[in-house]
Amino acid sequence: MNDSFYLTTTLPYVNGEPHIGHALEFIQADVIARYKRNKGFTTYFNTGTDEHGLKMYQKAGEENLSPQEYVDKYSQRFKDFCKSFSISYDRFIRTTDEDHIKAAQTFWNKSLENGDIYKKAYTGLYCVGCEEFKTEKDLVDGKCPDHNKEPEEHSEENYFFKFSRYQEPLLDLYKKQSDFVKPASKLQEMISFVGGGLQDFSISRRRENLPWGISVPNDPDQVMYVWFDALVNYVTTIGYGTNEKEFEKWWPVVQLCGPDNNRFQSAMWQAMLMSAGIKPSKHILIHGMILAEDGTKMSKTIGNVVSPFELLETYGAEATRYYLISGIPTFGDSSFSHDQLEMKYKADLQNNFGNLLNRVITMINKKEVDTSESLISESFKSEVLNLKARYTEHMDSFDLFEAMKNAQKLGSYGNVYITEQEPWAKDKTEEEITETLSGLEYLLNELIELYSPVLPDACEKAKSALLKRENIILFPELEIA
RNA sequence: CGCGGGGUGGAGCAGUGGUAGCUCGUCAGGCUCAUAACCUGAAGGUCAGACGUUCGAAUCGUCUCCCCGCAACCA
Repeated sequence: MNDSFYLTTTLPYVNGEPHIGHALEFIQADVIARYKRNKGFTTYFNTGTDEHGLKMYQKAGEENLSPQEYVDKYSQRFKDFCKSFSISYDRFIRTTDEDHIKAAQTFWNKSLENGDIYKKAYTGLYCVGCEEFKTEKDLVDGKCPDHNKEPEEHSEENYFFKFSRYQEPLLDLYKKQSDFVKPASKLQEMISFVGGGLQDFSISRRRENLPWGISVPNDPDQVMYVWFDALVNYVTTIGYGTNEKEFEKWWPVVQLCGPDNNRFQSAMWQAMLMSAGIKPSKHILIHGMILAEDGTKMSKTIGNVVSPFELLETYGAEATRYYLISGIPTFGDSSFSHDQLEMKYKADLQNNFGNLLNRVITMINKKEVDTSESLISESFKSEVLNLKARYTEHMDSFDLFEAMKNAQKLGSYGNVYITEQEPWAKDKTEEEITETLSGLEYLLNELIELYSPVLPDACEKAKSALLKRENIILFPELEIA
């Protein structure tokens, strides 16, 4: 039996601060990782930062930093984020890491040996000011908008990847594994994209144009184009090229990514893997896009972006985690809403869960009962286990949003049960009260388990409070300025 | 006709052929163990509009209107 589980996020490009979209992806991944660990899987959870490329080089210049200093600075911001939000990664990989650079070159060579990398002259419109090729779409009135200059026709030799060769194998992969990409609509997108025909794409740049990148093996004038190197991190991190045994243990991977990254992860990367003789990924999970409160896209230009660090300050890590998992559909777009966040916190965490915990602990203490699992009625127990099973089913298919609904239902069931049983009523016998409270204690322990991937901190406190029978305000009133 | 997503009670969302459902809010009642919490019940929707297919449509088809994304920062 294979009890290992390997999960990764996409590596964000470190040309700015972490934003809410990164938060969503990292937290989703963390919840899955914690869930799998709880279930007994040996889990490897990878995340990190993508740090090469021209943009990085230019941005560093703008801030008067060397490229390395620049990426160090922003990579650290992502690490800070992970720490603040309890992201339990096993490795935080940086594409500037030594082992990654080696692995990217090994991967390149493998693909080259397989005949999928070739050199070709590329002719295009080149803006001298930007020192980069422009496409028609980049231009305004035929001119580069940044330099107000017409780009020149320019030709250079670059390496290309034979993407076109993988059309059939990719379609085959999509056909054979209908849940390869989730949700199904995103798989459909790939089927029509790949089915429409594939063009080979350029995977290197001349070093003089792109000084910040990984060298192409045996060609000092060329560096790898950023994302070719970036994608390889998913195999680097588990020992590709350095530790085959370790690699075999973990591969294939379950990957999370944003909707705009579908092509890279589900098509190009899969073709690259085939080229290097590696099995495809296990799943590509595509989360939704978080929109601004008014339903439009968040954008730095408009200035309506929500910062996870602000949410941390206002609501704390656990409430934010809970909202991102339980308040918005796992695979669908949805607007960010402060009201919704506060509502979920209050209704689900303070009232449904925290209050239930507290009232049960109080009553156990007051009645001085000795609870025991053997006293619980079968019908009660099976109802609890039934809700747990539905939770598990959704978690196993990575639908965190649907899974959490069943945790909420379990809490409600506890609240209904306690009202129906009235353990405080004077005509209740000691046996009856003991049975009721044993059941509730059992339910709470299960509930804590279901919530623990999302609320690791609160659940640990809850567990200990229940064990020691100490009253506790698990979710205090939010102090909102 | 560029492509795609969407328009469901006050708000946010489920629901892809067979009596319209969930959370919040509102109203009424109950309970008192608890973080003014918890439980029960009620009101509230011609499922954007029109036509069509069907014994039967929110769900399928055609057309119309409206919102959003696909170009930039970016998950």
